[in-house]
Amino acid sequence: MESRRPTASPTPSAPVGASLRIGDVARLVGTTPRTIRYYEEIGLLAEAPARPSGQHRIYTHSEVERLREVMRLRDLLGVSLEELKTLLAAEEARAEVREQLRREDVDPRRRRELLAEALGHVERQLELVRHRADELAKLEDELSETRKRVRRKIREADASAAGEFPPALERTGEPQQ
Amino acid sequence: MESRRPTASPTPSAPVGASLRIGDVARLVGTTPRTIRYYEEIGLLAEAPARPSGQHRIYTHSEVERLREVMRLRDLLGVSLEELKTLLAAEEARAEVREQLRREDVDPRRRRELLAEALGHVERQLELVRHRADELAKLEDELSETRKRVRRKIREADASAAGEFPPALERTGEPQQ
DNA sequence: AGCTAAATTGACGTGAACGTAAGGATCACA
DNA sequence: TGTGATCCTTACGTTCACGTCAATTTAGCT
Repeated sequence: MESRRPTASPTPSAPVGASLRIGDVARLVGTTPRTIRYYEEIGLLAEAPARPSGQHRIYTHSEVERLREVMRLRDLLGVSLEELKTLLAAEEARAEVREQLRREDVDPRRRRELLAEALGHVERQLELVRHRADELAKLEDELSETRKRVRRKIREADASAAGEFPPALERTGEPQQ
Repeated sequence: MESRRPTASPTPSAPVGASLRIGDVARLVGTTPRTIRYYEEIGLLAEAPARPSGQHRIYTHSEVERLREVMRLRDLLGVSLEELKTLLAAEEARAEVREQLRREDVDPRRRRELLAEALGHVERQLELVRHRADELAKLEDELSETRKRVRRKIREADASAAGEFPPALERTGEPQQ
């Protein structure tokens, strides 16, 4: 009914768990193949490397994670995909830095440059996130306040009602979790 | 250059500060007349009452506040204007409740109903806001962590550089705010 | 080799949230 | 009473972020 796939290990020597196709990835992260292709199209996701155009795209788990992060930021930051792309330059820079760190043969000045650049990106992103987080926190407080007031009024209404006639079917004093 | 408007008080008996036109409102809240008309069109904003269609829209400061709130929620909640409309039913309900409170001749059971309804709306909104606030807080923490790590690496890089040759033009130990 | 599910590119379609242009009416002031 | 700025409605245009359809190919099984 729904089989016919490299069930577990096609060749046990392959990098464990590789061989995800676009449909699998879409299901994993909760989106559609079209969206993934679109993100690749506009440069939000790197195109699968060394794929003889026309062949199926193959994804690794780290690419799935990247996509997850992209979607998370998309949902939380409320910026356009274009802005998001520039924001994500941070991650790319940091990835490059990590790359450079592994091979230790890098010019220290160049390395510092990369690090400083990465720091700038992270800070811009942080600023944006902080601002939104603050605003949301304010809103949350206001709503809590409102809720408190409404609840109090309900209690008052119930109390005065109980004074006029004894509590019948309407139970007084709700769950109060 | 930019005069020709009821500068301060057309008739000192009028409700203070009324007589805002759509362009004024737009400037005040930082949007365009088109957007305001659009919001009225889709029912996000009530249409100016008793306006002989074809006449200019007139706004009061409370309507400006309402618009501010709408835009704030639009920016913060990340929901469609349609969803936002239903969310704002809360405010309308609460407004109705306040209305009913002023005239005290309301059936207490009806009043309780209204209050309960308002509470429900506020709680749904609060839930939504809390969830987003939490997610954003997580993201903020992660970014702070990242920044810390990057900064440490920069310090390390600077230190090792200082060890190899004495600090020249590059100043060590940045502002550190 | 053959079958079928899923993938490929290309193109056009769509809903949301406005922008923009046209032609005319209104408003505050002189 | 005129005049220029602003506003009115109507309607078509636009951008973003995908959806959908079609005609082919590819991949995994048997």
